[in-house]
Amino acid sequence: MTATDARTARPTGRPRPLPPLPTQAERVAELLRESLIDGVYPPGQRLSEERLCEEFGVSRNTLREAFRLLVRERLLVHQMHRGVFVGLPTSEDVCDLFKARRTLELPALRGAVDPGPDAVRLVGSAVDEGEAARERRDWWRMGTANMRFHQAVAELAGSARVNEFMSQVLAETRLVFHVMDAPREFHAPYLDWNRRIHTLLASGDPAGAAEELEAYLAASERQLLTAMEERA
Amino acid sequence: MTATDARTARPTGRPRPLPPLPTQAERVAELLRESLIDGVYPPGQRLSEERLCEEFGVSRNTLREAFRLLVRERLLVHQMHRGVFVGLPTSEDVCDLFKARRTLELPALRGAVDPGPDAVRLVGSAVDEGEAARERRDWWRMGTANMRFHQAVAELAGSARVNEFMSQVLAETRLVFHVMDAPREFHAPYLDWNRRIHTLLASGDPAGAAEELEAYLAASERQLLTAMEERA
DNA sequence: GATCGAAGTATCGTTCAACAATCCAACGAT
DNA sequence: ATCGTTGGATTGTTGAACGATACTTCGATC
Repeated sequence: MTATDARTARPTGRPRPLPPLPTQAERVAELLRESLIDGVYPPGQRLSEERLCEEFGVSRNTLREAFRLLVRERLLVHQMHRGVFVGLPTSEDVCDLFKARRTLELPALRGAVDPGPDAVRLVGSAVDEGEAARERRDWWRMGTANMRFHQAVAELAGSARVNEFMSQVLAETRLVFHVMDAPREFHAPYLDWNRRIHTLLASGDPAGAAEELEAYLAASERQLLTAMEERA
Repeated sequence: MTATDARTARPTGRPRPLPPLPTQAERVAELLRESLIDGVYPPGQRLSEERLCEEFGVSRNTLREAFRLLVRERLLVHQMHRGVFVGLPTSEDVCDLFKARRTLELPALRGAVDPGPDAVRLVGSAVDEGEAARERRDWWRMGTANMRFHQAVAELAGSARVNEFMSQVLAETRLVFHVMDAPREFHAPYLDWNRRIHTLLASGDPAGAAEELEAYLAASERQLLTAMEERA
């Protein structure tokens, strides 16, 4: 390993600015969460308490409170006396994640016989944003938009708790992309599927939309699984 | 208030024995979780750090790590500089919880066209246990069995993540019972419904089972809501 | 040369004590 | 009765300390 790995060696002086959230622990958790989703820390890597304390400018106790939150969200895993590591999803995890997504997204779509118009609009705007980002070749924004699309689908169920669970599932799914080191344009082909799903939904055909989504999920899962097995 | 409220005043000397779990914080969280589900602490009550530190025989930092976990599970709520309080679900929370349960339980049941036989057996054993407890008038065990029944239904989906989410939702639902101070035999009438659902499921009619469960959830939700509004 | 075992080191797990920030209740002035 | 003010209590956060555990390094033995 070279002297300065851009990821592991970040003793670069001043603490990062923390977003304005209630407590320090939550601020740190939020910042770490974003970094994990963005792939700043590669899956499987150990996160040193000492280093991150300095990086965020908080004490060990506070950092550990943040760790607890992210461990519960499965973005980090905790090993006794060894520390916390970035989650390293396996093929089994991928299967489980997609099972969860099917239970959440498909019924939400099927049950949207009389959805609130703003809920559907939220789905549509995610599709629009994705397509706009694709034209700009802004792959990062495109990935985010795709995530927002599925989040909006789950929100058709109208339950805050389901929304939160869905967002956790999606965050963990992002870890999978980093495991297989997917190119940023990975999601591009799926945008057309999103468009189709939204069109069916908006035209009052939730069953058809669900059918499309089912095919989408099957294809996406298969692609992820094969990509992961190639890498192993 | 009398001199010794069995709930609020528990400065009774020695720390409680802690179950054998990986870390202290998780042990404390597990113990607290059980206490909350059992209604040891009434909803809305503030949990003093100082007192619980002594009760569990751990330091404030460790206790706070446990708090974070339970706050994320919505069993506790956290108010800045005021402390943590036992969750106090509102009518809206009840609606949300039942929306979540519909999203989880109904598709799990409907999708159980070819369920693993052990998964179905788990549902059945929960029904048996509930009925046995009812005959014994063991209301506490009956409530637990009812919870296990719905957990087993959700497990038909076959996703560990869904299972965990479901168990959180059920734990929070238990808080609702304590809010309305439901009598322990509250669940008794629902056992017959459980039996019916399991019979339909075992006889290869998941759609019928789902229909029954839908009626069950509607009835249960309505009863809870009216009971809560009476109390307010 | 490989395997196994034994110090040594680094890191985590947990506690403790301290201080600042904030809330709350009691009090007094208008 | 309403509104500041004040003082006490509790939380938020830090820093240091020490035992416990895992990893590493280094020999010793086969």
